[in-house]
Amino acid sequence: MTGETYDIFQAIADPTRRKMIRLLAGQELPVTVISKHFPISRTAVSKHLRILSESKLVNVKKVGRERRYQLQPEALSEVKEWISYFEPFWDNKISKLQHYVEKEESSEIDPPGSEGDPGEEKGGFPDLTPPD
Amino acid sequence: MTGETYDIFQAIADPTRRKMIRLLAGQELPVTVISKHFPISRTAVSKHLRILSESKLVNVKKVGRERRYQLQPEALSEVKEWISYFEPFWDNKISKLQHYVEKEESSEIDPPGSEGDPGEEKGGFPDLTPPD
DNA sequence: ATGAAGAGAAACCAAAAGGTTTCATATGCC
DNA sequence: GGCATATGAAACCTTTTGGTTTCTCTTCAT
Repeated sequence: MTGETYDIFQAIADPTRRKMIRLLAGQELPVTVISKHFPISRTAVSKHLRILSESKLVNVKKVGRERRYQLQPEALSEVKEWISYFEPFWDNKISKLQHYVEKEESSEIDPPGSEGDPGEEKGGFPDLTPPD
Repeated sequence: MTGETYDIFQAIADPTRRKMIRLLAGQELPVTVISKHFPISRTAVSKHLRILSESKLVNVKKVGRERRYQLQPEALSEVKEWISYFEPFWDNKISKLQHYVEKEESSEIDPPGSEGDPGEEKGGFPDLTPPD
């Protein structure tokens, strides 16, 4: 009843689907029109759209006999958040700014500059068993 | 001579690789140790690491007979930037803040709120042919 | 009502992905 | 030298993925 789901990281892994997402930014389009932009069959496009739909990246709206696909970019926040976990570990100046602007909680992350010489960790590694 | 490359979106599509990335955040580890954290063979881990390496997400440092793998999270900026293209289209409050904080150029994007009734675009769609 | 247009479902296929086991090579240690 | 450790390469296998063609179902227009 809940409907299928599809991992969003996998959803955006395919270049064709990324192009579709771009195409749908700001405009909602029916399948036939979308497929005009790609060198593959309409059916193939339809399957990609189903995957995007199952990953909550797009929304379908029935209008007459057509189905208008609409981007739901909020679904990307999962990816964005996943990435933001690593921002404290990189040196891009922008990311440092964001670190202060956008983070409320700075817990659970080893901030860079606090590594206790990673040279000799042979015996006991922190078994992070990370959430993802 | 340039070495193989691997699409970073595909690199992070695999859950096992995402866990590896998490594991390598803040610490550099050799293959054998990394493989202790996964229910797959060391060789399989090695192949994942090669993919991460080819997508510039990790760096290898030879130390004696071991290869220490080190995270290079900057590679994620490509993904981050790709996502940021869509932030003007969603309503998350944080993203709006970022829109001002992080963008130098706000060109080439239809800001949300400027849609001219998407109901009747039947004839001429802007052929975006987007960069990705 | 009848035919054309829009779209998903089914069945099928080739290639890519993720794993495994086995083999080869380099380095460390006595 | 000779053996154990660390790791990648090769060959191989199975499942997933992206695509196709064909078929069916709706809905619009005449």
